[in-house]
Amino acid sequence: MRIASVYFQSDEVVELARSMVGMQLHSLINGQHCSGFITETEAYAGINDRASHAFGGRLTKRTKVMYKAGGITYVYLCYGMHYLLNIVTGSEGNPHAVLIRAILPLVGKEIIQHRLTKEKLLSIHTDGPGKVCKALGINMLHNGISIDSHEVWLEMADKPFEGTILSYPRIGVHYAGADALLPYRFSWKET
DNA sequence: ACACCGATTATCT
DNA sequence: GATAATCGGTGTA
Repeated sequence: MRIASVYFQSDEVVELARSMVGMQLHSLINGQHCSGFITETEAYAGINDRASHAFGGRLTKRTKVMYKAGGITYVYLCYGMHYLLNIVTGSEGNPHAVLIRAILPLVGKEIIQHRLTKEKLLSIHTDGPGKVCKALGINMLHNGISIDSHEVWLEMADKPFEGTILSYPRIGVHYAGADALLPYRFSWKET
């Protein structure tokens, strides 16, 4: 069952991030359909969050997509070589986003294996936001597209998933001062 | 097991 | 000129 873009137009970005663990992330790129079970997300809470690209209301060519109404993608290049995928959330003008950090491949495992390793054995858990984009074939061409599209979308799992969700501080945001300690990362734990 | 480092570019100072 | 929401390889243990 697909999740409609309007679902992400709430300003409760932290709760949205938690709710996205266990959803399925799908891509249909170059005719190749892949998906994965989302196991890790992070909330970036708008202009008051020092870790967010939109902190202080920063509005650049890169960040402007975050200010649109929720339910679209925000893809950007990190460390000059990795694409990172976020789902923009919140009402228009509120630049919230949820970073998708890790998935378990479901559909198109062979395609994902090829994209990630060009032959070597695929690790079970696609962990790390750069690898998520690489696995699903996502790049800057997929920035700012609606999750109501047929390129990138989210689905609810058929059945409730096993396990629990734990929260932790976010990764790689040491520059954010006290905000680096906020428990805005959500991770699925098998039981 | 863990520490270090190079790759590579948009963005900001 | 420095930094960054990272990753994979290499080195030491």
